[in-house]
Amino acid sequence: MTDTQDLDLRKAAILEAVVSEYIGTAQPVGSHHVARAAGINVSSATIRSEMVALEREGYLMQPHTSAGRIPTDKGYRFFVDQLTEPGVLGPAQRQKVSRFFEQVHCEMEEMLERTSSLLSELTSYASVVLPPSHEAAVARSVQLVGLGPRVALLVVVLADGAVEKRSIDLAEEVPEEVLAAASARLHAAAHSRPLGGVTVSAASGDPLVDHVVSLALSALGELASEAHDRVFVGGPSRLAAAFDAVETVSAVLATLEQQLVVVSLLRDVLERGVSVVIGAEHGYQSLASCAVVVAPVSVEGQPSGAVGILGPTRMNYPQALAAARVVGERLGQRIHESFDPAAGAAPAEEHRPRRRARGRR
Amino acid sequence: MTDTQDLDLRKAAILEAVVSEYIGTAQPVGSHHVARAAGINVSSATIRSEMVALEREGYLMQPHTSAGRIPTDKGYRFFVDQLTEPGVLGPAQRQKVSRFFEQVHCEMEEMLERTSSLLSELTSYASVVLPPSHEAAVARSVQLVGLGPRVALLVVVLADGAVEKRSIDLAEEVPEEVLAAASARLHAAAHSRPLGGVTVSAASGDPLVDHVVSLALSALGELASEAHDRVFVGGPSRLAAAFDAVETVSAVLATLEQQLVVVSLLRDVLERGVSVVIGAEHGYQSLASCAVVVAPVSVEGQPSGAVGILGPTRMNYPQALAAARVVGERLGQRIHESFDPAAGAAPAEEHRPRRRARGRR
DNA sequence: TGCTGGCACTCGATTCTACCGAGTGCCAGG
DNA sequence: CCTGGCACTCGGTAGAATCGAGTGCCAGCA
Repeated sequence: MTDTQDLDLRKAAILEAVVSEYIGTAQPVGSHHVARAAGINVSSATIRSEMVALEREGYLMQPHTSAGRIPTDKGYRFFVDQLTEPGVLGPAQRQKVSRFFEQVHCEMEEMLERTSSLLSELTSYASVVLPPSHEAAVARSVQLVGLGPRVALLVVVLADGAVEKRSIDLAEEVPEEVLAAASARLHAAAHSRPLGGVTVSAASGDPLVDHVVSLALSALGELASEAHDRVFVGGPSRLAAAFDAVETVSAVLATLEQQLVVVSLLRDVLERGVSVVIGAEHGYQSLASCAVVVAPVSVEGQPSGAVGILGPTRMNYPQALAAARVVGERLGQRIHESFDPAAGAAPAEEHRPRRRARGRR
Repeated sequence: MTDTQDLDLRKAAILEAVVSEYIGTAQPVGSHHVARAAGINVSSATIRSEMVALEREGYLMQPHTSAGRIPTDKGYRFFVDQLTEPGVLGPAQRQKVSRFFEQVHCEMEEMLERTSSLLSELTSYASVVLPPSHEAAVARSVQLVGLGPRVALLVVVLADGAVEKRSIDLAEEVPEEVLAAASARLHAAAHSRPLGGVTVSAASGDPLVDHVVSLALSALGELASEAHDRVFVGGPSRLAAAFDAVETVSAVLATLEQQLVVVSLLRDVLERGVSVVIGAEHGYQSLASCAVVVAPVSVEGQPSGAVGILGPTRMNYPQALAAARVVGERLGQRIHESFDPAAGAAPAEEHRPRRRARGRR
């Protein structure tokens, strides 16, 4: 198999021209257009023969004879990996991001929700935000609150500010004092422990308290094990604009509704250390006409969440990459700050592209 | 203005036929089709002349000369108000609803989220669920949890099981004990009070405690006043299927993204005691091609939230009305039960404390 | 050898025409 | 007052003609 790395300089230039033009116009690109593009000084005839080669090698394809070429997924892949730097945001967008992160002052959930809106505004594509996982997060507080005669709510505050809750059927009436006692025992046992590893050592005097505690403990266990598969989707309406086939829109939206799919896609991508997934590179049929650009959200160096941009395969990759990285980074900082406002005093250092997108299928 | 009430019996029958047919086929309906419809025993010529009248009176319109008629908003309105009963769900759907509400066992938010999915599955339209307002809800618990050196989280548990939170910048370092003291004072002051009316009477000995308390109180006030304008949208992908113009889809989705608009629309509709809004009857331009079917969610007789179905104006009103009502009612019951499981001793249902693991995937 | 201009050819898109048929409005007769 | 009949309208479809952007190939030139 011909290796991507060594395409002719000229072939690469031609491929780049085709991809750029196609991203802009969504029309198949002919040899004449390429010839006119900057940095290419050969005639259209030469370009045609090169294009034949590029097509043979799988970078381009023709919708039909006597039409121009459009990039294949492989073509986009080469473009992203070899031909393009992450790019920078325009000053207006950069300002928008800064303004956003200065102004935003709210709880995690809402912040993530609004971050996803920001991303989709910046890029005009749909966006997804994967919340920081609090797998390893320790509990700051555990509390039982009575809601009704036989119902209590277990409220857990984690160190990252997230609040998890779960209602518990008590099966019999439990007086306030018992609830309070159980709550105190739980809190003592769970404080500063990771959710999974909470045990309560000694039995108290009261068997009812013990019963409640054990109910709460199992609920706690469930909370810990349950992958918190929420994902925030921003700007789904942009999808309708990005695709023109209404059934494509429908299919993609339907996939987005299944949070699970999106979450595992993002996790997968992150794990492989990749930042762009194009077309069918992931296994999901329904997203075959999409590309996803992902950037990690790191809190104090620990990668813990992700932001992603979801658009058509002919999306503006440099811009999307830039937006995802900047927003991901700023979001990480912002989350960090929210525990220690002083940390936010340090000016955000200028972001420079450290690494090119890597990873192929 | 001709009053809606008194359309000819025959005119009404014709209108009904046109609306039904159009809802089914999305094609303009001609006089022949109407003549063939059940319950109409006049010739197409007669129907034509009646249709002319109906058109003059604003119930029907022609997309162009020599095409059939399609209903206007006014036509739909008459159909909904005079010609149709809410209808009943099919046995399969009814069972789906029952199964859902038996199985669902989770926190408010997730339940609402999943209810909206249920609704959109039942109807194949998009759905919205307006959470029960907890304007008047009293606090069951108020707590301050330290998150970082200068940051605390105010966690409020309301009587309806909702958990509200807000982080507080303390501006200086506050030791755990102070936080605990403040937390205790707040809890005592706020317990069983509506969020708005919390005051702390006497000053404690410690000025730092007082400071923290006052910070927390103002945060509490903000929480109370802030209209909690969240709305759960289900099945946006169904919209893409319901409309065929991609820009309509885009516009409607964009409107749905602005939670605010949807919330005030629903509130408005509820307030007017209406259950169906058709086309431009509400003021929102971007939803002019939609109809909304709304049903209240009452908890113990108190109307406190709403469910809605959002589809094209040519939606299946009887089915949508039935679905909205049933789901709204069951949701209200379910919410009520979640405070007092005994209340849910549904007829012919053995009640066992059941604890279903919500294992996903 | 490799690039170029030229040329014949392909084929989707556009335009034009004809035509079909569903649907209308109108009217005379039962 | 209803009905069948009739002339008319006009969107949608089908086929033919045309256009033009684009291709592959090739001979000739640096």
